[in-house]
Amino acid sequence: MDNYLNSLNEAQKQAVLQKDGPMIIIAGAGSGKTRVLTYRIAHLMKQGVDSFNILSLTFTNKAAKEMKARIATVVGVSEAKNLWMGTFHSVFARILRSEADKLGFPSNFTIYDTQDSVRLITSIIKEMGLDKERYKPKQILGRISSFKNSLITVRAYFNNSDLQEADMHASRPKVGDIYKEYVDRCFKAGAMDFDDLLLRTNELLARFPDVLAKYQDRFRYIMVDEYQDTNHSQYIIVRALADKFGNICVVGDDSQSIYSFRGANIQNILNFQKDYPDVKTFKLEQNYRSTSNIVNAANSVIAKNKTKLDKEVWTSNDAGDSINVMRTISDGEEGRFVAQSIWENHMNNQMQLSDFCVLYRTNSQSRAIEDALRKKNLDYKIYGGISFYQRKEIKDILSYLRILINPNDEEALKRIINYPARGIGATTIDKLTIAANHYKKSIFEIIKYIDKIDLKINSGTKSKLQNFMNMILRLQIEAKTKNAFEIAEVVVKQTQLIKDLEKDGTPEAVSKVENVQELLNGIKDFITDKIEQGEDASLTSFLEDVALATDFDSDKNNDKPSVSLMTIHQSKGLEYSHVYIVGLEENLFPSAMSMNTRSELEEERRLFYVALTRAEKVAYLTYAQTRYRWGKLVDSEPSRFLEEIDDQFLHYITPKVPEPSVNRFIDKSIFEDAPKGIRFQKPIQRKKMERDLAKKKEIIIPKNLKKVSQVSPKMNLFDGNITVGNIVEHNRFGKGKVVGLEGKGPDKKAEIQFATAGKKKLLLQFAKLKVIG
DNA sequence: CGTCTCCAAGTTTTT
DNA sequence: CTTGGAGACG
Repeated sequence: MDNYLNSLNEAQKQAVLQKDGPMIIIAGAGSGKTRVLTYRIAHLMKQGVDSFNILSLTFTNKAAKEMKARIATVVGVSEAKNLWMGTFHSVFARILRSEADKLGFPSNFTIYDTQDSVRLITSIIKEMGLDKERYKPKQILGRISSFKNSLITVRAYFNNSDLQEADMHASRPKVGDIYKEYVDRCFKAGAMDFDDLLLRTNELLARFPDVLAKYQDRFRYIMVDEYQDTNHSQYIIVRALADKFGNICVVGDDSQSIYSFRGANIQNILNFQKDYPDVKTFKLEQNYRSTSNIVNAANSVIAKNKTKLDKEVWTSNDAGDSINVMRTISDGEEGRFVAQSIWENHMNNQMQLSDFCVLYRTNSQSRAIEDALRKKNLDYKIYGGISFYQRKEIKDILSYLRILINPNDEEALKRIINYPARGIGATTIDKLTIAANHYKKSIFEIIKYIDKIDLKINSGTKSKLQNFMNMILRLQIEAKTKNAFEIAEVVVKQTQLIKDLEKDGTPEAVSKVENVQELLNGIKDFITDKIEQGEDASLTSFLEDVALATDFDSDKNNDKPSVSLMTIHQSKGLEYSHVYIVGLEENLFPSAMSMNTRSELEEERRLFYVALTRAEKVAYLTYAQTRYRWGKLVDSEPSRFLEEIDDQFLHYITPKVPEPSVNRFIDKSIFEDAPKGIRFQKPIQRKKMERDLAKKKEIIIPKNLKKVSQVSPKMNLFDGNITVGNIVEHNRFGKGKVVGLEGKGPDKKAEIQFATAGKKKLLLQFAKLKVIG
């Protein structure tokens, strides 16, 4: 019965046996953290703690699912059932649904994904008449997101002169106004974005003591995995919930904190011991996963970081192979090397394809690897990137489903109100939006009352709007009696979305139709699954699943063994026998965006640490000397992280020092004491018109010339040599005769009678006219 | 209002 | 190289 304890080392066992009070488990990479968490929960239950009273927060839903399954093998399936396990977002979304009315939200509120949020902010910026170059929607969203993650509400923002000053200083004085409007619009739409799921939970717990008391009483034992990657908002939730019983167990590794860009605060784990003075600390330092070469190499790199907790990861495993370092000429060759190496290891060493993983810093790097693997006929599975549910055809259908659940969902409505085209254009939508803002109603509500308010919409369009509304209302009624799969099927049929695509016949359209089919199958699977588990199989539940799904969650285990490709961020918590870390180049890894401050660079280093410690037996580090970026070939320098690994652990497949680079004459160090804040100047951009002209006419404009001083007469630039009576040829309109000229210089126009296209006035500077007679 | 074409911008990382 | 947005045209 207690035999699971025997499989643990002393430190692990102590952590499992510690039942009450605050505790922190500092778990080095590969130290059996999941196993400790699993057994600790199982052990709590064995000691009589009701599974109903345990809350366990994990980093991905997949981790939760797996852990639950493992616990079930110890305590039994029915016992494990009541455990609350999941990501912060999914657990608190569930709680918010049952308490939503207190916050003025419908219980079936929509969860906006990033795309929805960006679109909403874009339209707000447009409506406010702001310049979208100055107010870049993505950046504004990022700023709002960081406010929310720090629990800075709109009101708090306007009470905080420092924040407002910072935005003034950045020449974006309207950030607060956008923030306010964004929050209002989400509220009106009955929608929460990802950050709201945490922020609103905090609001709920802060404003309603009885609710707080209820959940405090329920969650008597709380566990938080990957604690190093929690943000302030999450931190406060956990503190509040654990305040009554104080049975809080956090697990993490400060060396693996890699999510600061989304608000993760490494101080949460560094300060835990201060937050709870009577904390018990457990350190899991023995690594069971990797060879000692890998462990020691990783240690030698992470040692360069200053901010960290005191711990020492070690292993009793064999030294194993050295870490291989490979330099290639190009990213294409890098891909081919990886594919070749995987193929050889697969054939010669009897390795399964699932033993291999390729890790990269950015999603875009996957392409070169994919191409190479495909050529070698090696099966691979790529995680992340643009997820299935983000594809246009899928999102459109999901938008219909979202509208059925919550007709106020503004972003979903805007996507589908005119898709497929039903004659409701941008002008109409603008009018509706203005009215909706004015009356503080949703667009759907406005359509309901379209006859009662004068919006200067003509009667034809009005009836189109009403037809649309009636279709939605009919579908809503159907949705009451049908399950999620059936209603999705009806939606697909009624809207004729597939028909349009099928008619199209292009390969893209065919694949879209397949995707829609796959979506339907997915819904079916979801329902069957949920019903089997006796869980919520509603459409709301499905949509929530989709919104909060990570790529791993949808992972189907019936796939054949294949090589895994993913970003390093996604590899957290995973392990593979053979790991290839590619693109070890300056400005790529570490990323060019993350080299400005020491803390950013330390995070990149932790990222590298995470990558390397995924490997059990063999690791390859590769870098290319040139790489395609935005379709352009760029030179690269090897990453500093290669330098930082102690040489004794490395094996250079290619010689360490490459051929001298083009920059060998420049001593880089002379720039190193340049004062901070001074950036190297960007190349001066020519004025847009000049560039366009240059492109069109294929003229190379010397950089130091502001204006075109000389123009070849053949080019017909500006006035060229066109006179009335000339026969000219236009790219699109064909041949014609010049019947008149007007204006001067760049404004000079020619009136031309075309043979087929009729009479036109064209600006000579833009019309590509060829004089042919 | 819909469609087509051309252009600009973007790639860190994700719930 | 890819994607979304803007603008021209019908």
